[in-house]
Amino acid sequence: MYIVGMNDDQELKKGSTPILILSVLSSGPSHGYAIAREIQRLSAEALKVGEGALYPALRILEGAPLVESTWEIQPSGPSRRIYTLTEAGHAKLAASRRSWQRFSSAVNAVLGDTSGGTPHVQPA
Amino acid sequence: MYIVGMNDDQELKKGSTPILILSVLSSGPSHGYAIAREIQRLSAEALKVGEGALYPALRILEGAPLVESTWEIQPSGPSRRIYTLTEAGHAKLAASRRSWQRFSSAVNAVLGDTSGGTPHVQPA
DNA sequence: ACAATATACATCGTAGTCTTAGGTATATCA
DNA sequence: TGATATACCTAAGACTACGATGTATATTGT
Repeated sequence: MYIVGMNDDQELKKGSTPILILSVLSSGPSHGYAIAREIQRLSAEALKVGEGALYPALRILEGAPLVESTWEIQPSGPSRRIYTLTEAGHAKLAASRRSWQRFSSAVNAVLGDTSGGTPHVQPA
Repeated sequence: MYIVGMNDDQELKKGSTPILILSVLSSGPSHGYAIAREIQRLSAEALKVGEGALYPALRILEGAPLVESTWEIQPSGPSRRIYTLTEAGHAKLAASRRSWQRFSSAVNAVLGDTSGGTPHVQPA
């Protein structure tokens, strides 16, 4: 029922999960639990992808197929499913970065911020 | 079912509707239809709030109550419901701007963009 | 030995949000 | 008369996230 009065950190993050996952994987293969921790770390704890969003998203990404996975038994500790970006995944990440820049610039424009999101050329 | 392969302009915009509406209304009272057009205009057609999202959002904002409305009969054309920001709406907008900056900076950080969202001081 | 914590996977129910499509009505223009 | 623009509103369906729960392994503390 919308809940405007809530902390909108949670509202705003909707739809960002796939691009965050793909971006972490662009640094190299990883597994679900580590991906979630890396997103938290890189964002200085500002973003947190819960497991109820993470694992479904990974399965959809694998069906796309933007990532591939292998099940790896560890010598110590629970087994892991290691995800690797496919070529399509790399392409999708590049496109999603552009979408994000367009989107954030557009929101900044409506909010009255003329600096325009992610500047590629620094003004004098 | 998630649909990662889709145009993610649509995925990313989720959750941003209330802040966009509040921001437009901070320039002065307006009505639903005009608010939607203004969001499109300010974003250079990058953002479009459909009526099926707009009117429910306005009703929730009014229930908060972050906006107030009056029904105004026009001398020509259909009547309009004019929305005005309340004091709570102004405060909420300020808080939402800060949330948006934190969120966009965090996403940029995960995406490997070190410029950090909305710079307030331009580098030399 | 037992409990607590951390790692690591996965699924379900619930709730919230958007899109698409439809409906009502007024006014202008061809 | 019909098309277009304005202006409101709602409903059905799809999508996404959150919180809780469950399984299992290994380490650490008491």
